[in-house]
Amino acid sequence: MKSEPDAFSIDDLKKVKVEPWDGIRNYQARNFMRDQMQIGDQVLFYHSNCDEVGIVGLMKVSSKPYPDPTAFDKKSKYFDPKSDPVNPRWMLVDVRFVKKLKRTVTLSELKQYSQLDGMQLLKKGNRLSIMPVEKSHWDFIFSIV
DNA sequence: GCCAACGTTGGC
DNA sequence: GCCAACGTTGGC
Repeated sequence: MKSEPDAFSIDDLKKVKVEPWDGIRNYQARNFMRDQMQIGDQVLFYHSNCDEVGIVGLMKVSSKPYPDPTAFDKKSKYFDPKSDPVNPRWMLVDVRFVKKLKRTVTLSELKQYSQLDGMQLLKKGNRLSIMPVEKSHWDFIFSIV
């Protein structure tokens, strides 16, 4: 799961411990939260759009999917008048801090490993902020960190 | 700040 | 249903 550290970083998550992953307004990303994630699933935290782009931490899914409250909040920048509380358009999960990695595994480093060929994060033009990680890729990342 | 890639919107 | 226009993402 990606976040811009200026908006919400791994250090912010460490402080608050649990965070609703709100503001996702992309259907594919929503579908992963709504249809795939289970409580306890482990998640990589990725910093995007910053000086040191890459994987910075580990967290866990800590809630079932539920409607994103910011979609109903007129004062929120994520307000979506098309999301109806009776039939909510946007769903999210809570995530819980597990740990910060000893070092950032940068995007440029990730691109150098043939073991990670085909990883969705590394595909050209990838703009998804939430995506699945294959077990082999996951295991490799933790073998080098 | 630039720009490629992608998603969404809306006219037809 | 097509597609141009537009907005956003995100690396560099």
